[in-house]
Amino acid sequence: MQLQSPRDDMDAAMSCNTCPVADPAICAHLPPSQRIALAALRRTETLRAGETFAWEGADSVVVATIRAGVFKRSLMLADGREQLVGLAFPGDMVGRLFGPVCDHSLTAITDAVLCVFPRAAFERLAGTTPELEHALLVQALADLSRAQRQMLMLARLSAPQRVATFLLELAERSRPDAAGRIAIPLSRQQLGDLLGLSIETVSRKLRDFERSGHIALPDYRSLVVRDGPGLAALAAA
Amino acid sequence: MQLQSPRDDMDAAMSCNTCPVADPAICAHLPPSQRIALAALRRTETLRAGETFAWEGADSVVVATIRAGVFKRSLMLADGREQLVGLAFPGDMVGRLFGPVCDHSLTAITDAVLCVFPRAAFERLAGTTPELEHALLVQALADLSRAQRQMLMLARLSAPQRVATFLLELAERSRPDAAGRIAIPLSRQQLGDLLGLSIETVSRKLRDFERSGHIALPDYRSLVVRDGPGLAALAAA
DNA sequence: CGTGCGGTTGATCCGAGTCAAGCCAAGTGG
DNA sequence: CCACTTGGCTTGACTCGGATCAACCGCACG
Repeated sequence: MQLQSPRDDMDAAMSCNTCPVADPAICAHLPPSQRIALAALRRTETLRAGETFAWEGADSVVVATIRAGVFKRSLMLADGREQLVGLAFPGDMVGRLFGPVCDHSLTAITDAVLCVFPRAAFERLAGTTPELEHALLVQALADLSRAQRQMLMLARLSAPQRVATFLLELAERSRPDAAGRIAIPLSRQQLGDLLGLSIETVSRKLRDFERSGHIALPDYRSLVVRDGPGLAALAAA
Repeated sequence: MQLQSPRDDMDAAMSCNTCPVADPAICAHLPPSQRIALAALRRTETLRAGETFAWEGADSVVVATIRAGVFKRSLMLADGREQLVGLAFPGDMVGRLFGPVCDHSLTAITDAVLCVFPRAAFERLAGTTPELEHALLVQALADLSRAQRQMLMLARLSAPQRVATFLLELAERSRPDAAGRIAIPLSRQQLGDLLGLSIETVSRKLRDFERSGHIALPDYRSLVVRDGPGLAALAAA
């Protein structure tokens, strides 16, 4: 019921044998010979929600593309507080390329399936496959752009603005079900870590929006946007 | 006196005719034929401190490499508040590649010299020059990594921690002069915009560090680190 | 049944933003 | 040469948003 039925997604991903890397954006540009080369390198790995694929500061020995599931990219402070620096969805490339150490941790927040490649081998392949490197560059630039907007949000927006902004982005990216409900793929804690807020503040602001009629929260992992324009107004100022 | 004498830098950059793009990291990997192709595309442009090279939201028609000077990358809020999302130094590539609109503004904060290329032509060249695209990818990944640490800072660190972190990074990147002084390339306002703090808070925290003996501020554009380890302790917690 | 976990709610506190003066050095014009 | 302005910076007083601390709720699970 909650989320988009991860089991089905996982089965679909596992049974897909046509494309060696899950990302259509990458795969579409590969000549057949390179697809085969990629396929020969890969290893499929499944993770349960909560399991970590890579640790910040650890040696970067493998990279992967996501076939199914959602990952959080995070950094930790010495005192244990965590900050999410991004999310990764099916099709995204994860892991540190062209660098010896991982610059952030990667943790599955739903059950997930990955195509894992040894980093060195993948880098060699990229070096001889301009289409692949181009796709990686385009993705990195898009990530960079997103990271910059996130910086603006973290540095300048108030708590309600941050929550409203997140809800709007989520709504834009998700297809609502028949009842107009959207799955919230994060716990309150993760939401706080993403928005740079305490868990209590997240909870309160969601409640405020519900009381003011902008949204409904049928359960704490679901969302219905009742007044998009109103929410957008809150997000902007 | 303040900064590293931008005039000299500019003259040096202007008289450099051997390398079509200022970035050694890019240029070193280019075969001679491609260097010539790049050179044919380029146009040299000089900007005075405060002039803007690209506006957030504007069509992306040109890209450039920095030969001399420092640029700020910034985003603006509707209410006029600004957030710096990064700095760009000589050798860095600026401007939006592979996208129709600029995702942030670029403003010279010192006098500067650029090698400007039409975006479309540069992209075509990149498409046929794997070494160039590889260099761009490596740079984008490094930028991304830096952006992520910046996110952590903006979301989680206290004002004194942010200021201390910045001072340490600056000290690490700069060569002090004979008197141990380091040039601060930003105004208080820009410092605030970078660290997500008000100008008053920046001023106060710098003063606090001076009074506590961690640093000295001979003038408001110069810095002497008196107690690096102590400053590092403040930055961490 | 307890127990633990995720979430909510309330009370309190403090850090940093805001507002308002004031300082100082560099113009600028009479 | 001096009065006046201007812009970047500092300092102080006050305010308030969001963190923190602490209960408490409801549900799943052993």
